[in-house]
Amino acid sequence: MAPLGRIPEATVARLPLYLRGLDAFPVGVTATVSSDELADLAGVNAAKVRKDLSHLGTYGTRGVGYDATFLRFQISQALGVANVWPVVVCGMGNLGRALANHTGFTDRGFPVVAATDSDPGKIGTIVDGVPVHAPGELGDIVRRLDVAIGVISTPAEAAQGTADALVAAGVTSIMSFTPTVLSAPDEVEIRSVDLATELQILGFHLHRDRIAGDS
Amino acid sequence: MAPLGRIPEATVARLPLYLRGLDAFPVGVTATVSSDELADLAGVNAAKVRKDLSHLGTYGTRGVGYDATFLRFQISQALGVANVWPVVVCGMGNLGRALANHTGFTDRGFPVVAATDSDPGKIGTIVDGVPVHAPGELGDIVRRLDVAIGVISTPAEAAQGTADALVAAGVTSIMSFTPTVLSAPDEVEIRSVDLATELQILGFHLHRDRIAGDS
DNA sequence: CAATGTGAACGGGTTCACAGCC
DNA sequence: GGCTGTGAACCCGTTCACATTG
Repeated sequence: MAPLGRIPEATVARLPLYLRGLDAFPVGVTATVSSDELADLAGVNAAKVRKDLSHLGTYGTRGVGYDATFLRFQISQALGVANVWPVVVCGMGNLGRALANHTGFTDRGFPVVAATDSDPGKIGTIVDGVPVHAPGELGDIVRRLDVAIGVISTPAEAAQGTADALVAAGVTSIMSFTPTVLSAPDEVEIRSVDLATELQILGFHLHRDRIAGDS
Repeated sequence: MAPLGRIPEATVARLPLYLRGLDAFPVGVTATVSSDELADLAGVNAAKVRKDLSHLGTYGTRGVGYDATFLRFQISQALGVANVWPVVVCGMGNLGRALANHTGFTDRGFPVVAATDSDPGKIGTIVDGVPVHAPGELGDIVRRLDVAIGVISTPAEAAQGTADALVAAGVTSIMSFTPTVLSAPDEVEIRSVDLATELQILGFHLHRDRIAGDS
């Protein structure tokens, strides 16, 4: 009944989890998944699974469940998994190198096609199959290789400049690992992952528990 | 008026950002920050800043703002930043090594005191100052070094087993980078960062825009 | 006056619970 | 009987707007 309305953000963020969960079902074999099973597989609850899937369309069968293969197809479709989005990694320090090398990226349609670094010793080399260029070439690289996503793993000081260069080159999707606030036009989507902040949140709960434990 | 009630999760997640923003103010110098300024510095809006800070207490002065130094102290206090929580990194592949080496961790009170890896060639070595042990020694390490947080950067297949070992050793805070659902007792807090999922969310929006652009 | 602190309105997302359908 | 699909209730977080206070 609702083939494609607007899909809520919270749902979008979970669709990849469902897709991952469906990997438990071999391709080519007809199998049925219930919202309960899929919930376990994805680490959420069944009500959420049903609500989320209802935003894509009515693909289940009452009293039975969902056809695993068909469901995988529909979710892939909604997410646009068939597309390939080339990625450039900016900043080839420890983290950048790990990211450039991350098999999970290429496997899922996000090939790392180039990298940049300001270290003259790295420029011109090929690290794990990824050519490293000077930061100044970013614009060129983006246009030439049709880069869709920029990953920022530079030192904090260089982050905003890198973001500016990416935006100037036409990149509208950025994933940042620096502990800084990046400013960019509204049409640019920025996802920020700050590892130290994540640890601090864990630390807060440890702190709380320690205090609470003193009773 | 509200010295310490329960601090909402959403607020806790932003406190580290405020702390980061306050770094713009030199220590030892008396300065005033308004909710507006702090909002810019942290990348949120002013209303949120005021609501959030009101959960810690009434530390501002109407018509003036907040004393930067005092505010920093209070937020640090609430987050328990003074504590040091030793970290063990499980899985010293590319990502693990980058994490073990991440200066942002030690700097903020999360020293990486040990690592584990199943590769016999790595066991017994010291990588960037971090001693690498066999996975079987996890329990020992945790007890001996008083580890509070476990980081899981193993291959996906080993993730659940590693989580089990951490839990068995008494670790109650886990940060995982594997694309898997980890099960653990309720009292264990797990924060999961799946890089490929993050990219897929960016990919969804690119996909959407591409379709929308066809008008 | 300027900027905080906070009730009240608002909105998105989650959960409930059950009607509908196989 | 079993499981989906979904309105309604609920909860949490965000935003608004203004009374309050140095």
